[in-house]
Amino acid sequence: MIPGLKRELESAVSEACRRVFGVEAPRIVLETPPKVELGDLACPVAFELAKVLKRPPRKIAEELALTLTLPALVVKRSVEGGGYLNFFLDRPRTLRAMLVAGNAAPAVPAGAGKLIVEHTNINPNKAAHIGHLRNAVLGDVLVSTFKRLGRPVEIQNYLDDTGVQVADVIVALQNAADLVESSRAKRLGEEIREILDAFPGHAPGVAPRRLGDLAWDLYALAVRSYAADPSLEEKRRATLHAIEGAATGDDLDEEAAATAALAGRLADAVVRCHLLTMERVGVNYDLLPRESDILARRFWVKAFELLKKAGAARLETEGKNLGCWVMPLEGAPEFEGMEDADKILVRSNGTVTYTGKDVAYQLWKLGVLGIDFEYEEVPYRDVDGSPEFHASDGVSPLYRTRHDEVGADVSARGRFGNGSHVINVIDVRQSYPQKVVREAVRRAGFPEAADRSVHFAYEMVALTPASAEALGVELTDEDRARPFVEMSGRRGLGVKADDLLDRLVEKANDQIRARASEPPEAGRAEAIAVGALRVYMTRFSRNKVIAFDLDEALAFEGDTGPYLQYAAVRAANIFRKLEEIGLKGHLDAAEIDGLGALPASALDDGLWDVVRTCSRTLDTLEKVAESLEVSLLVRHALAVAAGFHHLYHTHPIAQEKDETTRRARRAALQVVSVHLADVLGVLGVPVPGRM
RNA sequence: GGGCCCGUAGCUCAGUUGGAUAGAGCAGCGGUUUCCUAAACCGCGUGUCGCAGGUUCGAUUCCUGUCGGGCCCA
Repeated sequence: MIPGLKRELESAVSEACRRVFGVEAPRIVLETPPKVELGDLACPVAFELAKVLKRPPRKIAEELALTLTLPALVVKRSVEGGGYLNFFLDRPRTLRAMLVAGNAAPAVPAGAGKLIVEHTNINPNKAAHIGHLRNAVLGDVLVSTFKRLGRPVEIQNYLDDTGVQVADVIVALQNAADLVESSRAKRLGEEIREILDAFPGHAPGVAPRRLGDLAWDLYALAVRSYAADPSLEEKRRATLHAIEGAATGDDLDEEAAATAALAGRLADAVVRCHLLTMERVGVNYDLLPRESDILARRFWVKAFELLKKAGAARLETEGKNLGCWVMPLEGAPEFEGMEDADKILVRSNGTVTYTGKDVAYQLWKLGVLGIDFEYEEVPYRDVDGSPEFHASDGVSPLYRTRHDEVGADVSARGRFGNGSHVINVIDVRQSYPQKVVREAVRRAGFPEAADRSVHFAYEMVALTPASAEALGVELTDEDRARPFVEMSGRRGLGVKADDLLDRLVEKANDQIRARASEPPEAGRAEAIAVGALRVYMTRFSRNKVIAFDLDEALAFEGDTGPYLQYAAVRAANIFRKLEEIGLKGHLDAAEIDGLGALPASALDDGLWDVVRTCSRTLDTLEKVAESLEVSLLVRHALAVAAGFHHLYHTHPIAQEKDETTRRARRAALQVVSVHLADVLGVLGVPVPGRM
């Protein structure tokens, strides 16, 4: 609503409560009535008061309505339903106020620190699938919501470049002959090596994403092979040892060093694939922190010191965890009911668990670890040598962490981390480890830091048994009876992000061809595809499992991205057409200023309904920031678009003869355009020039 | 065994934090284009809000239990 109006109304209502009934008003809620005819704002305060005053809510509302001192913008009050106190705004002046306000960011509370949002975090050993897309798009929309609200945000995409999954592909590359389907494994391996040999340049004639696809298949082969040949497990251990040793600067023999180098190149090259995929859908980052650098910079050593000093880590001298450093969790209420709540931080062989590294990283993000990374610009280059990726502002270089100052960009020191708040976008299956990390931060002596971090948990993207089988995966009868099956990189079971995007682009092109004679401008089909995808990924509540359905994902009608885009395109077309036929299009400042003089009758209910919907944009953004429920924004966008499409058919402008009516409609249209563009911008739904 | 999530129309989902006649999209049927692009619009809906209790003037919403499905920890 209009900035300030809400507060004015709230204080007017509570003042009346005190004056009329001598009671302190309960919290004043203002909602939007279900229909325009019922007004612009509704206050259910009388229902609350009915409890205290022991009188019928409707009577209370009527008394309040009579004596209320109203803000200037409110022209009428009424009592509706069982006791709603409703307010009607001065339409011309409200419209003017909304156009004057535009989409200015609200005032940010002074001293609001930097928010760090961590998302994407795909293991760099295979192509991204649609589950990763949900993570990235949710994270990205959260980021833009906060940015839209004026908060400084830093986006981090954490790379587990020293993990088991990378090691698995390396084992497969180096032992292709020992894998199941060894001839296929060899072919995959050879092609992967060719691509890696060209990296950090580009293998000529090879599509950039080819590596992700090959690694996807090889990884699945590797996983299957462990079961068939247990000796491979030993090779995996050796590989991991080599990778970690290289990161921590151990003396390695030639073979181990070569293995680690290969792993590094694989991870680097696959990360590039992921960045390209994410760039396709408009997702970007500011920093890529690497696990190898957490090891190299001895983050864990520091975190471990803090934990030991605070008495939060204990060396087990007996039992099954003999020789391990654990964090005992029995006492914590959150971990009640667990038989063995102790979390291993350091294994008896001296290696740090994933949790341990995560704790160190989390402490760093929260600014309490006490040491920092070095940084460098990400080295990925286009064929012409220009940087392939930028930071989220679109111009700054994208950075990644570095283990030492040799070759590091010293000007970047201290620029990253140290967030006043941290949001980790990780699916709900990681709730337990996330809880452990948070608890570790608390116990390391930083309870207030722990309170500044939240786990943004969302449900997974799964496949319907039918769609899994359509991908050629063999399912058990048990799987077939399930409502959905989990995607699994290990099983090679999943829909790759780029494949889905290709299908969307293909379909968009078909649709474009079906309705236009001239060939579309470059990027039009891609824009539509991205719009469809982003809306599909965000329109469900985050705690809902998405059972992926290809037809649903490919839908362009109804509650979809193209529906939103079409509204924006049509709105732009109207202004263009108006100017073409010599009429005024957009309102200039003077015309906006004069809107207050418009007769109220020019803004009928049909027209006003849409404006009323638009008035909730800022509230919705704030609600998204508070609840971290991104789908609220999508639904708001759909409501604005639906309102617009309705208006389109009922309130023509170019054909309208009366200038005043036209002006009223143009003004309403302009409000809708501004809000639609605003919301689509935050959602990352691009608007093509035409549809 | 413990914890978390889901259950609303044939299907996929909303439901403004306990209130107005429980709403959208899809699918189906019918209609709208000499008009700012029909990716749109208009019309057509009797749903045990999983089930049973409880709190309340009022419960899809809160509490307890229970059934079914999913995830995580052990």
